[in-house]
Amino acid sequence: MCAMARPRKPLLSRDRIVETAGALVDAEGLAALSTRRLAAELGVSGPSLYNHFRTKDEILDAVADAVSAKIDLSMFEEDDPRDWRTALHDWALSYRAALADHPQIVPVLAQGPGRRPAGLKVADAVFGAMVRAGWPPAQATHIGALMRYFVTGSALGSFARGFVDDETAYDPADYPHLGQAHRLAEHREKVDEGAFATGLRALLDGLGTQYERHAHVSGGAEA
Amino acid sequence: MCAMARPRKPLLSRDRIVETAGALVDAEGLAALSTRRLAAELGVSGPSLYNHFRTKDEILDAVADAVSAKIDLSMFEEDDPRDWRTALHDWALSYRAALADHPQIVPVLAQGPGRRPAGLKVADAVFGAMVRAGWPPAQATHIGALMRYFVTGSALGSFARGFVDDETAYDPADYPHLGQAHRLAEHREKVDEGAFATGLRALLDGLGTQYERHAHVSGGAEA
DNA sequence: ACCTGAACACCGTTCAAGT
DNA sequence: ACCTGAACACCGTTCAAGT
Repeated sequence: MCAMARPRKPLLSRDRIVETAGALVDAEGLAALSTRRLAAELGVSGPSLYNHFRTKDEILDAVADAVSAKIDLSMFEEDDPRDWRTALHDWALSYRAALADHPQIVPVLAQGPGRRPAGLKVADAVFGAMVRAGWPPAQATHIGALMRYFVTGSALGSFARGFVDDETAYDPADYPHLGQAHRLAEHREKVDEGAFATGLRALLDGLGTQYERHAHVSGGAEA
Repeated sequence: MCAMARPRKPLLSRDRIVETAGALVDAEGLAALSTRRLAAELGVSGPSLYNHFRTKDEILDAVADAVSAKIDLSMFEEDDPRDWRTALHDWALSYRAALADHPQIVPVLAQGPGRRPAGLKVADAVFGAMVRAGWPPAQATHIGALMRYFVTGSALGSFARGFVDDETAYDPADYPHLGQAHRLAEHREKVDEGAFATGLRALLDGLGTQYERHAHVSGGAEA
């Protein structure tokens, strides 16, 4: 009696799957996420997942999108007092922080927004705010994309890689200049932070220069 | 008779494995590269590969490094006449072109140079040239890293994703501003190119501003 | 509608065995 | 040294069957 098949209340939901999958990826990495392992974690059998997602990749996309959803976008709201430069700056920091909280999913997230709703919502918010600030639409699109390139590239190229700390594997003689610079590899985190800060500042300064040149000619309404 | 076991000449070599693996990834994508499939392509059995590489990941690293090796570094040579700004610009284009030629391996390459020799050689060349141009060593390190962030992030976020061209899957009503911008998704390639060009220019302009401020105070010898 | 076990066609890697 | 087949412990996904 009491055969287990379909309970009155569903055991699974998309939200519960995404949450558990995210926790598993955070704790043990992308490679640890198999449909069977995830199902076990959820107390069901492997194929059950396919009642809620069509493929494992869709689950991963949903996990990535949940991270995107945590990015602060308040600086792009119409009544926010921050100017476009400050908005981009603050957004970049929040963006990076969201990725830093979930470094293992970054490779999925960095593949572009694709059809992920939260990813698209981010792009939409940046675009709207830049157009309002006086940027031509084409440039506004570019700005959203290039900022994403930099932030995700930085995340992927630094804290998202596995911890390979026995970096002594290479012979310093092969890299004449790097000896000095890469002793800093001990403080790799500092290098990452510094490169990010320098790059972000350069990007914003450079965009500022471009803006002075021809963006404000259309005289967009600003706060 | 004629039992097949060990021929007088090895059937495999690291180079042949990397070459075949690269061709397979280029043609069918990362997911198509299994040790068994690769071995079949090479006319050997799966486990044979383990005589030449310790893991499948090491093979992928080698494939990625072969792409890094194609990046032009001539602009960073001591006797090259290009100034640091032009050098960075030309390098970024060559870097991006190398990735565009092998978009499928970009996710591996974007995880940072790790212990890949060609990747480290690139970092070394940039660092050396920037220091010679008058940048303080810490800043020179940052520049190499941040340029890599941007170029790999751009590659990964645009042409490296699978071709998902039925992007009509989302409802434009959910993204108030994006409707206009994303009709350009038909010309996605144009957006990618534009975002890259705008970002690269902003980066170089911004670094120029920083350079004027305090880099040249040390009065480095320039061509 | 939602879950099950069984099954299919795969994986990466190890290892004793061969030459 | 370099390759083999067999084996281990897995995969993602499909599907008929159960309620």
